[in-house]
Amino acid sequence: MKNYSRQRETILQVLYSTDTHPTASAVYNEVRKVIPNISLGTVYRNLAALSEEGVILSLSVGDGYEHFDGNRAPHAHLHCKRCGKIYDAPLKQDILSGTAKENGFSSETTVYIVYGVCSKCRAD
Amino acid sequence: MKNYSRQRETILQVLYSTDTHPTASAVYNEVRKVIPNISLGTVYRNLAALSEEGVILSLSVGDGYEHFDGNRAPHAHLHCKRCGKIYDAPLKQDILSGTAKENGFSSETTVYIVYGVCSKCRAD
DNA sequence: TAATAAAATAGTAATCATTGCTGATTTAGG
DNA sequence: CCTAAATCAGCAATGATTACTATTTTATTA
Repeated sequence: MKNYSRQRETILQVLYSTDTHPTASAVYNEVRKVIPNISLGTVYRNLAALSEEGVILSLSVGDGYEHFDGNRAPHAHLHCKRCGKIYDAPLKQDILSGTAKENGFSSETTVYIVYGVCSKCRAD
Repeated sequence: MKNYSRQRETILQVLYSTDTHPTASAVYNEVRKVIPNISLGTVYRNLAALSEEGVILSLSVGDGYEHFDGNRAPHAHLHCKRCGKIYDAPLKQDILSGTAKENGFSSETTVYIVYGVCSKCRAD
C-alpha cells in the first residue's frame, strides 16, 4: 500500500464508498466533510494522480464533466441521456484487452460506455 | 437521406473522409477549405446535431477535447497516451448492446476505449 | 535531533474549449 | 410572392479545469 497524504487517502475512500461516479466537484464536497479546508485544486490534482496510477478510473460521458470511479472490476457504464445517471453493468470478460493486444497495443485501462435510456426513465 | 444544409453536409463529408477522430477545431479547419467563412459555432452546433441524430459518434478520451467519428461500425478506440493518437480496432460483435438490454437499458450508442501505448511508441 | 531538500497543499488567478446570444440570411410550404 | 421557421456568421460569456505562488508537511541525511 502506497503512503498517501491524508487528502489523497480521503479522496480515494470517498470513491471507494460510492457507485455514483462523482465529478471532481462532488468529490470535493464529500471530502470537505472530513477536511473542511481542502482546496478544489488539491482534489483535481489527486484525482489526476490516482487516475494516472491506475487506482481509479476517469470517465467522460459527454455531459461536460469528468467522472471518477473507484470500481476497477471490468464493467460497463450505462449513461441515461434522460436523467443523466450512470449505471454500472458487470462484464463477463474484458474483451477490449484482447482486442488491443491483437492490434499491437498495450492495454492499461479499458472503458465501456453505453448511451441510451434507463428502464426507470422509459417508464415515465 | 436527410436534407442537410451545405454547412452540415460538408462537416459530415469531412468526418466520412478521415479516420483521425478530429476535434471540432480540426473539423472547422477542414471545412473552411470549402466554406471559408463558416463559423466555429456552426461547426459545434452541427456536430452536436449529427451526434444527437446518431449519424456520427462523439468521443472523449480525456485529453481535453471532444473527438468526432464518422465510422458507425462497431469498433474500439485505442488511445495512445504517449503520442495521443486514436486508432480504430474493429470488433467482432457489439457486446455492449446485449449487456445493456440485460440490465433493462435501451442502448442507442456504444463506445469502447482502450488506454495504453501503441506499438509505434513502444518501439522508441 | 537538527538541517535540508523534496513533495504536497491552500488559495487564488488564468486558461480556453464550448456554449449562448443577436441580428441577418436561407429554406420550406403554401 | 409571402410568411414562419430554421440556420447562419460573428462575437461575447461561461465555467470546468489548470497554473501559479507562498506556505506547510514529509522524507532524507548526517
